[in-house]
Amino acid sequence: MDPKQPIERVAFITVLRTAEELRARFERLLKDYGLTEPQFNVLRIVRGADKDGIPSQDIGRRMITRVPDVTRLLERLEQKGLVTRVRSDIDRRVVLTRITTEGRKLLSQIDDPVDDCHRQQFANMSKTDQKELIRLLNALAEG
Amino acid sequence: MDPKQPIERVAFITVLRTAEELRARFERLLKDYGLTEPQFNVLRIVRGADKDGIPSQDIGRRMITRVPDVTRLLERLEQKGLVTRVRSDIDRRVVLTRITTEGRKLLSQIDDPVDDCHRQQFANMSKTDQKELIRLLNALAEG
DNA sequence: CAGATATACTTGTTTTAACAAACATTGAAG
DNA sequence: CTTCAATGTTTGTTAAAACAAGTATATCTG
Repeated sequence: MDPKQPIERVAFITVLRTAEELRARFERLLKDYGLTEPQFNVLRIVRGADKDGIPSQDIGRRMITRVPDVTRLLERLEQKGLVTRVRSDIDRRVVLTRITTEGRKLLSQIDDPVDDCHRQQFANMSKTDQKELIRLLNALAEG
Repeated sequence: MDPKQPIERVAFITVLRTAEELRARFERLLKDYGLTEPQFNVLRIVRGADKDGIPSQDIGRRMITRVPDVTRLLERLEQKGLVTRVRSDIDRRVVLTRITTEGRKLLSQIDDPVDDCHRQQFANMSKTDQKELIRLLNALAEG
């Protein structure tokens, strides 16, 4: 890394590059199961929601992805038979998304490989350092 | 953050989420100058290259972006008049990209705002912590 | 309860990314 | 010198992101 650059820029680039590496490897894993990273995240969010389902906006808030794109993302997951969408009776503007049995089955297959992947990615970093890393990054987000 | 998740997954998500936040803000800045983040990076790489120009592949290697996409990325920069491309006489497979005067001018306008942006992004993190963060992330990359 | 405003989602359009395959040129082997 | 593999770039195709605008329902105000 260029030593003449201001430390803030080095930090910036380092965070982005690291994230990209982590993501790339993770996506290679997910690809074997026919999912992209955003799709996987949404599917996990939907699984974690209660039985009535979860509004699209709540999904969007927990995601990096923007709301207008959540619609089509869910559309694709629905086409794959991993989720179902129904319009809420209480508030007809809201669309509630639920995970299907097939969706659950797929996720349960992926859960372990995903954990393995992350363990491997952080294998040469102690738990203490991991906590420190998380602390630093969270502090950054609040600025 | 869900406390039941393994720490590796929390760390993973935190890195990705932070990177996304940093990138989003950065891209908003670049947008005022009509550039995307990858375009800006390529332009800086090209500026840093020697006068003969730099092969597309070398650019691809320094980027996150894959090589097949570098072609079209350079195409767009060329259309904007920020770079020129010529096929090398020494090895006619190679295309050498050079920055134009206009490209230099644009970059010189952006340099300061970019530094300001990064300084602001890391304003509430001490230099020590920034170094610590970089250290941790670099250690991670080597695993 | 009529009209304005806000909310939740959808649609349309334009870029850009991802992946596979093709093309052209070079260098090496026989 | 001819064939073959390797290298560097391009092209084609499909999927996904970005942004703006639109539709439907709810809520609030007078």
